[in-house]
Amino acid sequence: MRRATKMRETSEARRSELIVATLKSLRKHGYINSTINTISEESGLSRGLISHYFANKDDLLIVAHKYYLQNVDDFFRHVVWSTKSGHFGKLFYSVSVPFLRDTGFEQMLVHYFSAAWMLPEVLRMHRDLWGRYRTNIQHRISAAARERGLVMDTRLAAITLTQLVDGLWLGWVMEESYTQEDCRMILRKWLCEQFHEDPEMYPLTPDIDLTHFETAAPLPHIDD
Amino acid sequence: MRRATKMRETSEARRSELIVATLKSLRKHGYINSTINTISEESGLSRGLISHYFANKDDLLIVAHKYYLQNVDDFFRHVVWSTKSGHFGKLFYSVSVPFLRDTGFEQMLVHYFSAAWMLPEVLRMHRDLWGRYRTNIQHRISAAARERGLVMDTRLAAITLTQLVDGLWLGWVMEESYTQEDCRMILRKWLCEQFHEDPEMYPLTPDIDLTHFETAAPLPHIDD
Amino acid sequence: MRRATKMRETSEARRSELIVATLKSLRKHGYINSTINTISEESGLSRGLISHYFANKDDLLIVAHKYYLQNVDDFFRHVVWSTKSGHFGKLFYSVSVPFLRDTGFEQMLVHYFSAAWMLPEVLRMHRDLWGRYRTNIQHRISAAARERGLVMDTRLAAITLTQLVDGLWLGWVMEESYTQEDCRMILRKWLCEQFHEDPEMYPLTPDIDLTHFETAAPLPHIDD
Amino acid sequence: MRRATKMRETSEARRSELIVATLKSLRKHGYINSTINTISEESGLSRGLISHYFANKDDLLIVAHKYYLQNVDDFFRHVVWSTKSGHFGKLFYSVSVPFLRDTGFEQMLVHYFSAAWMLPEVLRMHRDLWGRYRTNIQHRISAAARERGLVMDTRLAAITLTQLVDGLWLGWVMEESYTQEDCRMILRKWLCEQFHEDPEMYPLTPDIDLTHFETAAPLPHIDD
DNA sequence: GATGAATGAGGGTTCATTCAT
DNA sequence: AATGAATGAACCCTCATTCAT
Repeated sequence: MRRATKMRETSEARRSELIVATLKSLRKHGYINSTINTISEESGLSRGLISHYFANKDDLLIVAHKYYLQNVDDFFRHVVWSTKSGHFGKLFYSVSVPFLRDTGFEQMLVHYFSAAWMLPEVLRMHRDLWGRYRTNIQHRISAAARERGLVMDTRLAAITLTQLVDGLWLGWVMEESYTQEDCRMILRKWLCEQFHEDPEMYPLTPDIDLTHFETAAPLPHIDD
Repeated sequence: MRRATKMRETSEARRSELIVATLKSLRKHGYINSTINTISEESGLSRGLISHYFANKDDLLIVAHKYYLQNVDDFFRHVVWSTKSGHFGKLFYSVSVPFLRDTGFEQMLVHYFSAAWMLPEVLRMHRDLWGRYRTNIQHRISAAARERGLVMDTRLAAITLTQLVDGLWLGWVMEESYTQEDCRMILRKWLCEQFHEDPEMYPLTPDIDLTHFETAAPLPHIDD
Repeated sequence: MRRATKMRETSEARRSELIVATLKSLRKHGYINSTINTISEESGLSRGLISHYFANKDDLLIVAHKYYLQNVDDFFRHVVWSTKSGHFGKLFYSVSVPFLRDTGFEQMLVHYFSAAWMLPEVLRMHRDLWGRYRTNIQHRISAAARERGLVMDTRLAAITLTQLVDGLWLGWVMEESYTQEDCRMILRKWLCEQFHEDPEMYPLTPDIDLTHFETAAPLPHIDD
Repeated sequence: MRRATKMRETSEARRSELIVATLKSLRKHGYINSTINTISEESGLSRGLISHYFANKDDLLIVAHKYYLQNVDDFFRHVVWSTKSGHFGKLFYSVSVPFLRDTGFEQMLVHYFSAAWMLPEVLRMHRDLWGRYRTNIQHRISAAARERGLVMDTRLAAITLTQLVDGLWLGWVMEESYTQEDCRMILRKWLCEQFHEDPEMYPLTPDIDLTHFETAAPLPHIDD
């Protein structure tokens, strides 16, 4: 039994190694240029092993995407939970999440947007996560509005906010013509206008540890 | 000479056919699954002919993207020029452009966002056009603000507006959980808030012909 | 009738242009890299025209080879006929022929040696011309030997001489490590040894015009 | 380790199979008509495997040529080392080498002469080996001349001898109008004349085993 | 007679996948 | 569990040839 457990751990470790290698390869070579070869080279494991752990390449890509989204989600939770502030502050920091770190894997998401139309599972995952995020944001908007006795179309407000985040993120990745700080400033401005808050009260960077957080899907450190 | 002219016209027609077929193929099969085969099938022409008109597949993809962006740009000009209204109205309708028609090719752009990282020319074109758009929008924002004696950070405002557009567009394409009208309403709301205008004064749909406009890059009608 | 004649001349001129362009292309791009395209570019005529004058590419290559061999043969005759000397002198200069000019097309022959095994007609032509040369040389050897009252195996002598020529030519083309003058010196030495002649009596270069001679297959001047 | 060694041996065996199949294909179809298809058919292995063992087709062709030249070189060494005779005898048999066996691959060399102008590495190998051969021959000529107190231009003599060999070989391959024995007789005659030796003293065929010799590059037996 | 648009077979190469070891 | 040799389909591209103009 000890051995079986050990084996399972090893197996899981192997799976993770392959998943992380996949993300690295996607990041380095792009989507179409990521092959079984580049992935196995990145992992230091053999090509054949991939078939051992994953049904096929698509499966691996899907699982890798799930892994990446898991990390994003865990970071989101971490930021929201760690932040000591009221509804409004939590709302602000929760939408700032994409602009509070630079993992080096941001660009990769664009490839998955494209791949989503070839891999239905990826599209499903995307819509699921994005939908949950928007619902979550909409609830926070409702709470902050109720707190202030404000009336607003929370559905449209949530769409506005989440898509402003998405648009800022997309432009930041694609154009590299403005900074993450610009993004946070823009988001704070919009939120403060909506909720009649004073921007000065909310520092652009939350006072929490942004580098360490609990996640079952750690991303490798990239230094190039 | 008549003949030469005729021949050249024919040639141009063939080029266009191949370009449009490429866009159709990209739309239907996505980037990675669009091959010389799918394109030639879509066009009804032979595989070899593609090499006759384009240096290689990448060249064709780049030219096709240029063609598509040309159409988008021409539609943008059409909307802005046709609209009879002041600075503010023109600003509103110019950012509403992506939500004033549904060509069926919107999803294709996502594939090009991904392809941009493999084809530097595509990235260059993207950044060039997006940059020019944002500059254009920033000028309009300045003009509208000046008109009203308002002071604002036009750079951040332009980023906010263009990226709100991009984000709304991205979510609309990827999630299909809200409408183009939602998008226009959101944009109108943000603009009216910034410029203290009354939304009721600006109908969501401009009173112009949205289906016919001059362009050297017409898109085919899609019905599936 | 005048017109018909004119037309025919024009046709023949076109054929020649294409043939010469073929030789130029073979020289410049080598055998495998010479395509209908490179040939038509070299000739300044259209691709389609080649099919008008030649059955197919192989036909053109064969005719071009015939053309080249014709030129070589005509130069051979020119040298032999122009030289004012006895049997021995004529023999010497006739075998020196390959080393009395540098047309720039020598290397091309190597490609035809290879092509001969794919194009039976080329092999036939090669064997025919080489056979006639050797017979011719053998006759001259016989005559020179008879003149001097020498007895020798003229068959083996002819093989020796013609193949020494071929070998010198091949090495000169392939290795570029010795000169045409070396070749003529070697041939003179061998001949003088066989016929007890004094090399000093026979200058390495015959006193004739080596650049102008009658031929139906003129080669273009190469200057690169 | 046993397995690794076994695997490596297997790999090397596959490489050799592909190389030999390449030589066979070149022999049968010539240079231009030898394709990945003909080679894989000749080997009985799949097309894809070639890319597994060789960088590309050119690489395979170059390696195959190297292999063939290795065999030729090893046979040369074998003949020279096995022959029990003085400087002169060794010289005679060393130049007779091309006419002491018929592997069935002679014609193939003509294709490589042509290919050399497309594949610089092949030209380099050719010039290297031919250069070394001539130097070797020149040394033997010097030694034999010194032995007899003869004075001669050893450079020209070496060129004469090696190119007589090449020319005889070329004519033998291309024309098939004389025999290998003719060639050996011609070479013996020339050598004996130069060194005042009696041909009768040197049998045309050396008294050694011509079919078995050590080589890392064995050629297959051809029977068609 | 002359053109070059159009074809499609076949070229080399890549790559996900299988499978014997 | 792990390897990498082996496969073959599909990729992009080249090219000789055909044919409408």
